[in-house]
Amino acid sequence: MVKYQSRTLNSTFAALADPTRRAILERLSTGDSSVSALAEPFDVSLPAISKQLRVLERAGLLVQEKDGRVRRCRLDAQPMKEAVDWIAQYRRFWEDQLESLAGYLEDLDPDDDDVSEDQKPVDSEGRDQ
Amino acid sequence: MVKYQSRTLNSTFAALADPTRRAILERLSTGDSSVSALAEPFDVSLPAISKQLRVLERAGLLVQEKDGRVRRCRLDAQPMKEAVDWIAQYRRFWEDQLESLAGYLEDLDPDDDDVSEDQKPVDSEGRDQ
DNA sequence: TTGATATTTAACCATGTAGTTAAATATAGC
DNA sequence: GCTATATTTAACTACATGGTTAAATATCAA
Repeated sequence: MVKYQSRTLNSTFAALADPTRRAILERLSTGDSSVSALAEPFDVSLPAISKQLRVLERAGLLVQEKDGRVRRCRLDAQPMKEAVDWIAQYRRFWEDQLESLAGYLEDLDPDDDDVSEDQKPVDSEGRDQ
Repeated sequence: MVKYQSRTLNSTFAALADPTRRAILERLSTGDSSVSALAEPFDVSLPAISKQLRVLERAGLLVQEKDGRVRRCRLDAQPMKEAVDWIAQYRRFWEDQLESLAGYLEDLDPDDDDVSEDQKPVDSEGRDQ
């Protein structure tokens, strides 16, 4: 019987699993924003966005500061660190796949692998919600 | 109206949001396994595990090969690459927090602080776990 | 005070998820 | 063919999620 770990990994990954929430985070990465400004690009009601923000807040990815009647939303990327660290333990597996391809092509020299694509940003893909 | 991106990010993050599924992946990182061997450490029924495996499979994180009546489960970490690359674009934000602490301690010079860390490769921590 | 603006809460609905037990399917081995 | 083993499918329950509209709350501004 396995005992479970991080509650924060659960909520972080769950928060990131929704494209609306990811878009909100991307928006916040360009600067703080009010709730209604955040909601504006989306074709859903304000309460729907309000709920999404609560999910992000519970995950610790978003902080709201009250400023008059406006709530200023700020990104907090800290929980992403734990998430990326968890995933990183699998890095060798996807790199191994590259290596086995590279190794096949260059007769398997395990020290000379090429990981340059790791710097390539990935978020340029298209739409298929 | 924002149009959404990667379906695979959705399913990858959703798959990783569950601790049972993360434990299954960790187990698979030590080697391939049958379904029943995967299920053994958990206090749930086999059909429950079967469903979790299907979620992992739909996310592309797991591949099943039929081998007689046994199904051999293998990790495929490839989708994690896209996930980690997505998160990595926020790396500077959690690093900035460390820096702002450092900056506070060294009298907060806003022009002289960061940039060098932006070149730091994303995969500096995981390499050879 | 009155009204407009920003945002949340409440009540509701549809769908998805995670579990259950029981039955079905496929295969191995006699 | 018969039986045990490995695994999935079916049918069901309970709860979470993401959306809606309508109403409530808080604050600004006249």
